[in-house]
Amino acid sequence: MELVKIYQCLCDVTRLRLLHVLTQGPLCVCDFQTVLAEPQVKISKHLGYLRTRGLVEATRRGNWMVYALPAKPSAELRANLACLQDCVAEDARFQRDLARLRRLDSTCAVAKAGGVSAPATGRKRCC
Amino acid sequence: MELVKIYQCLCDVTRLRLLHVLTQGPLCVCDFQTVLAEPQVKISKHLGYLRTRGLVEATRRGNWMVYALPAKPSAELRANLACLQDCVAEDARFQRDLARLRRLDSTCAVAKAGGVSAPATGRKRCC
DNA sequence: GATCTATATTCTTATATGGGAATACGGTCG
DNA sequence: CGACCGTATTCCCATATAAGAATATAGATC
Repeated sequence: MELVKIYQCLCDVTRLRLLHVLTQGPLCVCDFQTVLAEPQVKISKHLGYLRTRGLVEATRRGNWMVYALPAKPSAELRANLACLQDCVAEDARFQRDLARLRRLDSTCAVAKAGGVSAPATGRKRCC
Repeated sequence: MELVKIYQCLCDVTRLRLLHVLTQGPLCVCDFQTVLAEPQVKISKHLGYLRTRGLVEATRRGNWMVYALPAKPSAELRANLACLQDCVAEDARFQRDLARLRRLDSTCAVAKAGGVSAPATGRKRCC
């Protein structure tokens, strides 16, 4: 039963946060680390979990692995992702993730515009 | 996080079926046994699981324990139950459960009307 | 009070899970 | 080719889970 598999994926906070962030667009592991503020192993493992179950897709882009929601999500997945978004609309933790994502995106945009070569931390971005 | 708890409850087929049937109205354990065609222990344990997590409520009625969805479900629960109903609308297994439930209800109605005292099987109902 | 009925609980076993530390792997760049 | 970076995997531990058999409990009925 496809649906149960979806719920199994949804029943961990980290995975919920991953999927929630992914509704905003594809992202690589290192950016997830920043956005969720969780260690690499944790992120990577949960993405792997989601991937083997078909809830996310991954493509390599040089050193980076970019994860995204499936190109053609099943009706069940679509319904549940929509439901999830609804449910966390007012949840502080999930909104904090989105805030950090936006911050990431904006520094990325600046970098793209040639404004600065790299953020103060010296961390390389994979924009 | 309330939401995760809900998903944890939803990630087992038996519990999904229980909740799905409950959207049609309260039911006692023995009727669940008939409707789901699953052993008593299984039904009872999963209902217990749901109960301790607040997804269902129980009231004793003589020998019978009648389970029902919460009188005031949280917004998250309501959203997810609606989503669930949507998702299983065309699923054979879940619809079979509903069919058996209706059959139960009708024999119950007959019994109430004084038509027959008990079904052919001799099984007592808790209508 | 003895018995029956519906339901819950305990015990056991097998399996899945989440997390972290350390390590392996695939690509890139000098 | 060798160092480096981002990511995945392995190993280990603690904990949760599902299922069934057997047993206990609460309430009804005679």
